[in-house]
Parts: sequence; C-alpha cells; structure tokens
Amino acid sequence: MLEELGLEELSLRKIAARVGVSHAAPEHHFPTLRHLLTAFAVEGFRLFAASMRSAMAQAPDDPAEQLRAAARGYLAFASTRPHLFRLMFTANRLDWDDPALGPPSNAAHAVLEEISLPVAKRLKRDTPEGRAAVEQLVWSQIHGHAHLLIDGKLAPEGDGGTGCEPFAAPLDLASVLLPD
Amino acid sequence: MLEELGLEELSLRKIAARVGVSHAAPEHHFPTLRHLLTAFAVEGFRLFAASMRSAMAQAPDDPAEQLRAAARGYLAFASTRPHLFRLMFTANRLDWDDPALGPPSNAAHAVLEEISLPVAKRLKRDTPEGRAAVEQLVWSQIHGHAHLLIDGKLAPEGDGGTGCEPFAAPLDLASVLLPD
DNA sequence: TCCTCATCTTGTCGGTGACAAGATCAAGCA
DNA sequence: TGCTTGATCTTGTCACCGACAAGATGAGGA
Repeated sequence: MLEELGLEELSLRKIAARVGVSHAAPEHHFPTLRHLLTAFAVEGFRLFAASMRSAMAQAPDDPAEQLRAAARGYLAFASTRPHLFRLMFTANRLDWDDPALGPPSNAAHAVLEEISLPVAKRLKRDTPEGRAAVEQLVWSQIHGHAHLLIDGKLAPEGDGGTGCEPFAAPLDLASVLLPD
Repeated sequence: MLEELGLEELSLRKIAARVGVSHAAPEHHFPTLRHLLTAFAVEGFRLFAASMRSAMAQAPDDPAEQLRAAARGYLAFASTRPHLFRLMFTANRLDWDDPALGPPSNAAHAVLEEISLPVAKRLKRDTPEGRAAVEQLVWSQIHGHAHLLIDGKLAPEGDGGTGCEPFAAPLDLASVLLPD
C-alpha cells in the first residue's frame, strides 16, 4: 500500500479498511503512525541489504565489479520501492531510538564499507579517516543517483530508450576510481 | 515556517493564523496546498542557484576550484534550508506543469552543466553523451552528499568536531576527476 | 470456574484541506 | 455621484485523519 498510494496518501484507517478491521485496530500493534513507519523501515533496510547482496553474488569477484554490482542493487531497490526508500532516509519520520532499526540499518551500511575498502587501498588512503572519506564519496554518488532517479531527474536525458536498465550509469565511479 | 515546523507540520491554517487572517484566506492566492508548495519551490530554486553562484564568485577561476565552490554552495543551501531542499526534489508534491517552475529550475541546472564541462574535457568525453554522463556523475555525488548530510548520516562519523563546515568533504570528486 | 491479557469495536476529539456562499472594499466608469 | 466589477477575506461546512478512551470478546491458564 505504501508503494501503491505513496506516503502522503497512506493512512492507518486505509490500512485497517484493507485488512477488513476497524479503524482503531492497528493502533494496538503500532501505537503511533511513527511506530508503523519505523517497522516499514526495518523491513526496508533488510530488503535493501538483500538487494545489494544479491547483485554482488551474481557479479565476478573483482573489486570494481563488486562496486558496480552493489550500486546496481542499491538503485534497483530504490527504483522498485521509491516510497519505502525515501521513507528509510527521512530522519524525522522514523524513531531511530527503536532498537529494531539499528541492526538492519547497520547491515546495509556494512555493504558500503565492504565495497569501499578496495577503493581506499587503491587510492592509498587505507587509514580510518581515509576509509571514511572514500566511503562517503562512494555512498554519496550512489545515493544521489538513486534520489535523482526516483525523482525523475535522470530519465528525460535519454535518447530513444530501448528500455535499458536505469542503473547502468554511462560513466560510473568504479571506472574512475578503479581503472583497469 | 517551513524550516521551523517541517513540511509535515506545516498547514495552510497555521500560515493563515500567523498572518492573522482567516483559515480560508490563503486559498484565494493558492487554490491548493500543492500550488503553495510549488511557489515555495520556485523561490527555492532561485535561492539555490544564487547560493551556488555566490560561492563560485568567491573562488578562483580554476575548474577544480569552481567545481568545489559550486558544491559548497549546493551543500550550504541544503543544510541551511533542509526542508525546502527536500521539497524541491520531491516530485509528487510539486506541480511541474506550472510554468513558473521551469526557469528557476533550469537556472540551477545550468550551474551543474557549467561546472561539469571542464571535467568532461579532462576525461576526454566532450560529446553530448559524454557531457551528460559526467554531469550525472558530478550531480549525483553532490546531491547524495546533500541528502546524507540533511538526514544526519554524515555527522556522526566525526572526530571531536571543531564546528568545521559540513561541506568540506575530506575527499572530493574534484581532486579525483581534476588532479593538478 | 474465574481471571487475565491480547485483540478488536465503537465513539469521540481536535486538526486538516477543500469547498460554498456571502461580506467588504477599492478601482473604474457612466 | 452612483453603479458595477473583481479581488480579497470571512464564516460555515464536509470528509478524512491520528489519537485517545471505554468497553466487548474470547482464548489460555490457575
């Protein structure tokens, strides 16, 4: 329903109606809309990490290929579930004190650290600060691409599209940071 | 009021009350909340472009420095007006058929094209497709950085912060794409 | 048998965007 | 001067929303 209606149009009452239950029933399971959205994000981060892991598992065991694959998984998730993706990264709608949110979020983050490490080594920045800087650079690029994609800022650039996957960037960071 | 209350807490009625006017008065000027938010975005894109232009005007006339300066202006705007920034890039809340939205948006976009051109040349990709690819790469990185910043994903990395500007990336694309 | 607790229902509250009908008032014109 | 017009605002109302309160229901255990 989140992807169907969008976050703005989604309401506890519509969810209850769809389930065939009274308008106040959901509030027993999720005292507040905030709790429900946080539960969405928990599941979202799980799916998010799985999407990246799945893409990486299908790619050659090469740093640049793994970096590209993770980005593909990142963008595939964002474009498949744009509203969930946006929700997961909208701080003020989520309860980050909920202990259920930490582990899935960290699991997704771990993927980023993993793919950034070879880049840091290649750039001779294999220190804690260096790794953090490289991770920030890599993450920013993929994250920005995802946001621009789901906000429709990237598609209209296209030539006569042959339905090409939106996540095959014509110029990717991997080829810049990890040249052959 | 947008930055003070956030988009979720902002309402036509609160705006009317603050102005000291009846709850239905704003609807004459902005028939719909959507129209008001679109007007916000129009002004937002103006301020956004101005923020980038201002930073660029204070920087040396060097491609890498201009690229860094534009990024600084981009991030300064996003961190100063996070709710407006998010609104501007949330497609489904805005009326992109409103003719007032195109010019300011294009003006902001023009800055990106401008700073991406030297990078395309340096990378020997000075064709229409190449320029678009480079612009997408540069834009994605800055845009992602901005989003991560306003969603609080970047700050906690920090050492004992000396209140350093959040937009001084420890490793910036300019130094990777435009080495001395 | 009775208690307890999770679950759900019903009813209500204030707040919200949207709409309708009418009041007010200044500008323009005969 | 007096009328009209149109922009602006008010008042009142509607359905919808999240939240809360009070109570019905029903299963499992003491």
